[in-house]
Amino acid sequence: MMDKKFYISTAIAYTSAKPHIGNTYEVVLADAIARYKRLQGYDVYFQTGTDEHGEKIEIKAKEAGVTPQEYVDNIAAEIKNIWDVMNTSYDCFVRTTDVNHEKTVQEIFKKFYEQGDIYKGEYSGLYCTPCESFWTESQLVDGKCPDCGRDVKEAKEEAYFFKMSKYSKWLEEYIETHPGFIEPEARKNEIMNTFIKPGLQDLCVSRTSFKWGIPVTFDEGHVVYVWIDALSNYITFLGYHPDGECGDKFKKYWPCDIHLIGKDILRFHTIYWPIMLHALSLPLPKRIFGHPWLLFGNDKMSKSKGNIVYADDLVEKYGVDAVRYYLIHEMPFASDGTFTNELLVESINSNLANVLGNLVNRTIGMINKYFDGVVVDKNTSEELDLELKNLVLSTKNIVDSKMDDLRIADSLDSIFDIFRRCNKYIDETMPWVLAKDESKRERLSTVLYNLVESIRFGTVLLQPFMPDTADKIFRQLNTNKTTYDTLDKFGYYESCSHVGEAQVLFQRIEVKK
RNA sequence: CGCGGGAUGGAGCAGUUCGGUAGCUCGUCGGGCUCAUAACCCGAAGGCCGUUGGUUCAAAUCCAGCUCCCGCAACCA
Repeated sequence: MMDKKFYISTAIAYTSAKPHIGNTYEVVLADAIARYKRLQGYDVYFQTGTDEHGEKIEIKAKEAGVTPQEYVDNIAAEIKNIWDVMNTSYDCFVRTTDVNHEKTVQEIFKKFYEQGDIYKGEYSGLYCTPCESFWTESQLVDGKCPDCGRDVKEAKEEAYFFKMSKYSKWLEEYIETHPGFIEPEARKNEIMNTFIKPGLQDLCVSRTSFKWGIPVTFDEGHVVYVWIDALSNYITFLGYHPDGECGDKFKKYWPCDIHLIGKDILRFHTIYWPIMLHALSLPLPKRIFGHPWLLFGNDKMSKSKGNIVYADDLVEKYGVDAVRYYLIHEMPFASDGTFTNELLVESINSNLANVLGNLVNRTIGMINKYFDGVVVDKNTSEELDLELKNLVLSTKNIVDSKMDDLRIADSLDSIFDIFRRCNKYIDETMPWVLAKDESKRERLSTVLYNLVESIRFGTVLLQPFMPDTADKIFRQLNTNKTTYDTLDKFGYYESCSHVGEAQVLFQRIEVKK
């Protein structure tokens, strides 16, 4: 058990605005993975948090008439609240304005400088004076500033640069010799062909045009520019120090097992981050998974389109597990997922209310009706039962393997196959017919036992995805056999248990057309 | 010729690596059942798998061209 550690991280959310449902997807996905690993017995460390520096925040704070610190305190609290509303089980919620983080980033920056990875140069770009912002060619709208629409001009600014070019070859070779390091594979190809193979440009790592950042210790006026600050969170909060003793968490959990990030920032995590780690002589994370996006219909969610959906609003309306289920289930492995209210309602009604909720309800109902709530396995096994049991018993391995491949949506589907199979089993065995024949009492009892035990199997596996629902089901079944190691054979559910009252797990939502 | 991804019955997707009866969830229609949240179970209709051409006994799957959609294009989180 000692070496079964598992470190998973999400990207840290930028504290410029409240995150929408698409941003929230990431932490829910990470949570499902983290909980699943815990279920399997891993010593899991799950880190998430907020990225709180930068010019954008400085501006937003000014607009709001508060200090940058007040501004990020506010948004960070809001983000943390949403993560909590989503019932995510992170072990550490980090904030880049944390003093220890800032101090370590300064140490790292200095080390890079001292060993010659960072040099002083000039950053030149297209600058909009009224907006005080640099833009790239591709960001411009009709050659003008995308924010205010005015002309931009060439401008220069003193800045420090990281010699990415120096490590270009090394990185290319590393990625090529480590299949699975970047996933999905299509993304890896994109990164390789677009950025690495043509040769890396040096990265601008400091700025003087704004103040809201971690100061560079040896050059007043410079603040550390985004990536060295933000990416370092994965190690600074574990107690890493470039010189001197590292904390226990670092020794135990690094390297990270999975960095879960949005596909949009894959570039930074698969190029700059590995190079930074390499320059620090640290081992690289094992996997970097760039997950797809959740689109609203066919559109990217954005403020300008006015189609932003927030997770906490949905939770209030439909309940946390319904939203968790939807986020996890509707998102394919590599291509973007779709969010619409219609699909959400359909998913709740069909999978949650009909398949799962109703199954638990009718099973508990029959046990109460026919046996006053007491379930007993009479071992009157029939050919028919085998198919059910085989499916139930094989599901753990299927889900394990899908989870390893990060096919999270498919994992959920496999679990629901159990519940679907149970519904079919009820029709096959027709308990209500057995109930009318006194000589079939034992058979009826066995059938109901098989159902309860099958539901228990499915529910054990369901815990990482829908923890509250799983608890509710366990309570109704009245069992404490909820661990992973109770899935190795059929029959852990205690005979003679007394089930609770049948309760509705998910209310159907009536659609008005 | 910048790079990459996608185009599969009404909807959302899988299948394409290693060619060989086109599958899943939902919806529609018909039937069954009644323990249950008008839920559950069975069956049916519905697709020339974007388009053109090629390879092959055989292509959604391999090759080439074309059309449309999307992402990325370097310091923007």
